[in-house]
Amino acid sequence: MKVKEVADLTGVSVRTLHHYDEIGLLVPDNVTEAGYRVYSDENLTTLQQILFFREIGFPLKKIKELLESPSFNRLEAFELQRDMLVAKRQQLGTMIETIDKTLRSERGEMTMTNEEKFKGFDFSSNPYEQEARDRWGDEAVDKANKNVAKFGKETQEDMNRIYYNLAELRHTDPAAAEAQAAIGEWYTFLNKIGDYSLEAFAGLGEMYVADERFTKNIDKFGDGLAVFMRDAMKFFAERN
Amino acid sequence: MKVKEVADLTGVSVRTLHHYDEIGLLVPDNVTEAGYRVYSDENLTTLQQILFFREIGFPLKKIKELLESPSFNRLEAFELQRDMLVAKRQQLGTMIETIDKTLRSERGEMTMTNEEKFKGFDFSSNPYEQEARDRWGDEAVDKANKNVAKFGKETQEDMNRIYYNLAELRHTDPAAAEAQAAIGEWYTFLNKIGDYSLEAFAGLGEMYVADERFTKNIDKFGDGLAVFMRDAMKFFAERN
DNA sequence: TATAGAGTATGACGTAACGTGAGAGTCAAT
DNA sequence: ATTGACTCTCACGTTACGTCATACTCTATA
Repeated sequence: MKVKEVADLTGVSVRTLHHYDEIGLLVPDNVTEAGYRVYSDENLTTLQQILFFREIGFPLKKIKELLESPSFNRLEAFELQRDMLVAKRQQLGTMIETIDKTLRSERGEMTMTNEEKFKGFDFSSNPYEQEARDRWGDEAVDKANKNVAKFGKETQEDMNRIYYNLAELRHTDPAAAEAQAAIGEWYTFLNKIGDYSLEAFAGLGEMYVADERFTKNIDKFGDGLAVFMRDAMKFFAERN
Repeated sequence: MKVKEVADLTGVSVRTLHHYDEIGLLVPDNVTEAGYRVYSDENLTTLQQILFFREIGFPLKKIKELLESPSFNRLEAFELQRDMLVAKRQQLGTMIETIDKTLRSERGEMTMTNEEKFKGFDFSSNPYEQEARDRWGDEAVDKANKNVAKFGKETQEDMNRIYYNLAELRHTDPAAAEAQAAIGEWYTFLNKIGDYSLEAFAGLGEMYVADERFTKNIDKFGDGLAVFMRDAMKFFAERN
């Protein structure tokens, strides 16, 4: 297929295809004598991958790295993409709810807090990108995040609930009974999918503070929550 | 609220807020003596609007025009945004299905056509943006598009079905019986929501060819479909 | 009350992902 | 042989911020 056919089929511009060729992201398998780009079916599948990742918000540079990475597995990638899309759809659902609330609010039927106004924008827009970065990028954070990525919608809600509970407790002593109970819940929860030893659990707590990507996300549930969790997790690990 | 609070609440960066101030998109209602930006609740609501439009893919320039437009109605805007989000969620659903198919295909359980590979990317990603542009921008195309925007998911499918049927007929004579029957369906369909007179209907047909945004989208269902439809619609209007 | 630490401000240059011509060659159909 | 639709390669323009650098402000604490 030549450029325009591909463009029409996929909805991207010809210029975009040129660009992808330039940066080596999608180099057509064949070129005619006249220098015309000719795309193979294989090229089209790659383009599909590229567009998926782009839709999620990946920079092209990262996409290129991904596709070139020897550990890149097409199937696995599709599965991850699926998870991401589901998550994004979930997020859109939240945004729609937010709008519905806004509409009722504008009609004077109710009032909204500022936090409510921004539900759906926040937080949820990027964790999966992070996840994938980690999965194929920084191997260090890989494992923990991989698990997080597997959360379904329901479990995600579980997680939020626990987070919120913890956020309420964040001013108490990490060693206090309620705090320890809550952290215990967290431990159980993570083990539903992650299978953490106590040391790994404590280590994860350390990471919450050491890695600002975690810190930032966690602290959105309440300032200082990451630190609080780390302490509580450490205490929990030592006592169990 | 000061910049960082807003940033933390909404998930945008401080720089972004600065930028929005610079270009006059979101100018904080108050400024302290020291020159610190202070955002009001009103500002936050505006920011919410901005982020919604941005999520849909509107350029900031257009967003600014929208917000400044005297005809801009907050409530109406939220309603449109809702429609767009629903559409986008729908689209994500399609993409997820596409992935599922791809996965089955990669496992060798089935094969996919190239068109199928790109379902969800194409076409559906932008018509609502167009719609909104038109709604507040080119008043000319306004009415027709507004109606299209109101299509729910089901009616959208109806529309596609009719389009496909028409696409199959596009080589026949526009005055042929089947063609006229199909166009009749189209007329009925549009009237379910749009209330078109015969002249308006014929005029709409003209627009399918005159306005390349329509032409392009329609012709995706089959080359020359727009022209065929225009002719058939004209014939239909004259005979009824 | 001095000082540190966190927050904020204004430039100003950098970057990503194309858009948008300009000028020229290519191809299929008439 | 010519026309019209495609294609190519520069090359500069644009959008929406990111990323320092440098300097001021504010608040909590020694």
